[in-house]
Formats: sequence, structure tokens, C-alpha cells
Amino acid sequence: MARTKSFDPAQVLHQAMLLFWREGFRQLSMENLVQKLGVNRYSLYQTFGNKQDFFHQALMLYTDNIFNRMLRPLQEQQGKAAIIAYFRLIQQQLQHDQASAGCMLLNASLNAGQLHEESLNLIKNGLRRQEESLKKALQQAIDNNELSRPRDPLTASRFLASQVHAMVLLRQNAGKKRVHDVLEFMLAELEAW
Amino acid sequence: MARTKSFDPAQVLHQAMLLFWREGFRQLSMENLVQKLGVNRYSLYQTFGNKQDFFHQALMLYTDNIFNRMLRPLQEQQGKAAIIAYFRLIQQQLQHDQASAGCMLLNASLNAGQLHEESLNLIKNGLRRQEESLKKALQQAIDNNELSRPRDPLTASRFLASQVHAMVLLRQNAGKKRVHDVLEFMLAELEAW
DNA sequence: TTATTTTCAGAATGATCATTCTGGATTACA
DNA sequence: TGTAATCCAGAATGATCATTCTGAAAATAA
Repeated sequence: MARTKSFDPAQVLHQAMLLFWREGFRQLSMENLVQKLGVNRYSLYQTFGNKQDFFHQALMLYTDNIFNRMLRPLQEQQGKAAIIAYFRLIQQQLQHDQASAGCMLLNASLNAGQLHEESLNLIKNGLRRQEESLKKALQQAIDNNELSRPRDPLTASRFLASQVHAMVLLRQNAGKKRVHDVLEFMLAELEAW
Repeated sequence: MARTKSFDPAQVLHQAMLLFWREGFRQLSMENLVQKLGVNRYSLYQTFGNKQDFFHQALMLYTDNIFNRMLRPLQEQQGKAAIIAYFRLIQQQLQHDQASAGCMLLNASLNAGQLHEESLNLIKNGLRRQEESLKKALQQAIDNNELSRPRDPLTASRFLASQVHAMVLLRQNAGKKRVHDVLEFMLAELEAW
């Protein structure tokens, strides 16, 4: 009955996610998306809704595909080792070229004014999940007597989440080598916890 | 010979700095500036040049008035005490309502694409000054045997600068209390260095 | 093949934005 | 008091942006 789409929505969404990640919601115009995705303007609107909806879907894909996946060491390992494995994974990921765009969730949270509430909830939940995964691992570390001195797991988990954010932020301003060195330093501090 | 200006440029620039700080270069439109400053559009152009120039002057004012002033503890005190005093000052400043806008230099660095090179240099130099002030204090701390274990002053200063950035960033997303708690935690870590 | 549905390309719309123009109002000095 | 310079208000310009419209092309199912 109908003509078939000449593009694969999933694939296009993935490309769009990379673009939104790199450029940000406001900087990336629909004009630009049409050109870079090679998909017709109206088709984009029909397939993904308006720009905010489109961004939201890209953000969901990022959360599932990248952000949550990075949290795995915290869930699959235990205590201090889990935390260190998480930081090592971040160190490794930040060496990729793509990582110079930072974290899409964090970037979006800094430009919250432009997004609708659904997206804000997505961001808030993602960052909360990160913090709670860190807290759980910290609690295990405390229970197992892995820390050299007592620390409140809630505040410490917030502190550690901030550490991660600082590193991701640093990656947006500085080169890979500096990020690597500072993260190595941070890991040494963590080993001494 | 000539009619006098009906506004004080210095005072208007100060107001504009607060607005640019809070809203960012791109989000704050000239339309908005005209309204909120209560100064005629064309007068703004004649007095401050175009939007980029205007922002640049606001950024200079911020650097002199706020950013550099915050670095004083690092220059006026010595070693570990200087670093702790700097973090305490930041903790104190982050309790002000205005601080929810974060750091104007850091915000600008994350939206670098919109600014001209002069502004980028201003940002780069400011952040470099911060790092070097920290490095100097760290070197003193090492020379005075104030650290419990050896640390490379260059990497450590970059680490500490990242800590500050993380706290400022946290302040943009979280409430004052959380920032206070995390900074208190960070100071406890620093005491144990 | 034909009817029908969806796709697609490019133009059109309406909003917002930075910047400039115009013409009258205002003020300092001769 | 006159005049020349500068100010100011609002409209005008031209660019960019998100979104929608139009009409023709394409592809599937009968």
C-alpha cells in the first residue's frame, strides 16, 4: 500500500545522537541535521516529532547505550574494586576522540532551560543512578573494612560522582594526555582510601 | 557641545556582567539586555560594540572582580594552609544565591564556539593562573614537608583545579546544602594529604 | 496495472535574533 | 540663545531558525 522509508530510523537516530552529543541541543539546527543525516526535513518531523522530542530520543539512546553501560563495573564487581574498575573504564573511554564531547547527560543538565520535563527527568534519573551505584559499592567497601578511615557513604558517593564529572568536564577543555595523568593521580588517591 | 550619556557605562557593564554570567552568551539576547539594562539598543552598540565585544568586556570585569579576587588566599598564604583557605573561600562563596550561575569563565569555556579569540585567551589565561597558583602553593607544601606522601605538584595542581571546577559545576545542578557537605568532605580529604 | 498511501524535495511561514537606520529630542558650549 | 554634536526611541533589515505546506514521485497490495 505504501512507499517504504528510504532510511533506517534506528540508524538515523544513532547518528543524530552522536551529533546532539557533540554539538548540543541548541547549537545543532534542524537545517544541519537534515544535511548531515541526509534525510528529508519533513521525514524527520514525521518520524521523530519536533526537535525536543528528537533530542529526547537521542538522550534515551545515549543513556541506554553509553551511560548505563558504563555503570556496569559498579554493579558487577564489589566494594572498592568496583569503584576502581569504574574509574578505570572512564579513563579508558575518555581516551576516545568522541569523548571530547564530554557526557551528553551532563552537558544537557547544564543547558536544562531548553529541554522539556521528560528530558530533565531522564537526566536526573541517570545521575541519580550513577550516585546510587557508587553508594552501594562504597557501602560494600565499608562493610568489608576496605577503607583506611571511616567515610559517610552518601557524601562520599556524591564526592566520587563529582570526581567523574570533573574528569569528563576536563576532557572537554584539555587533551587526552592531561586527562589520563589526572585520572591516574585520582586513582592513586583512591587506592589510598 | 554634546548631550551627555543618560547612563553610567561602568554601572551598566556591571549589570550586564551579572546577566551574562547567569544566562550565558547565547541565551541572553540583545533584546533582553536592552530591556533589563534599561538602556537604548543603539546606545549599547555605540558604547560597548557588538554582542561579542560586550560579552568580552563583561568577562574581563568578571575575571578582575571575581575570579582573580578568589585566588588571593593562594597568593597571600603559604603551602597547604593556602590551599585549604582557597577551598574554604570557595565553599563560602558557593553559598551565595548568585553562585548558582557557577563560574563565568568555566561556563564560557564550555560554549567556546560562540566567542572570539580574545575571549578564549582570557578564559585560558584565567584558568592557567588558577592552576599555577595552586601549583605554587603545592610546591611550598612539599618543600615544607606538609604532605603525608609524595605527590607531583603539576599533576596534583591540575587535580585540585578539577576539584574546584567540579564543585562549581555541582552548585549549578544541586542545592547549597549538598555542595556544602561535599566540599566539607573534600576539605577533610585535603587535611589528610 | 492501478489505486492508494507514504515519501520526499523545496518553498513558504512565522518567530527570534543581531545589527543598523532614521528622525526627532536633548544638551553643552559659543 | 543659537547651533552643533550626540543621544535616544522605535522601526527596518537581513540572517537564522523551527516548523509546516505543496505537489510530485515512488512503492506496495489488490
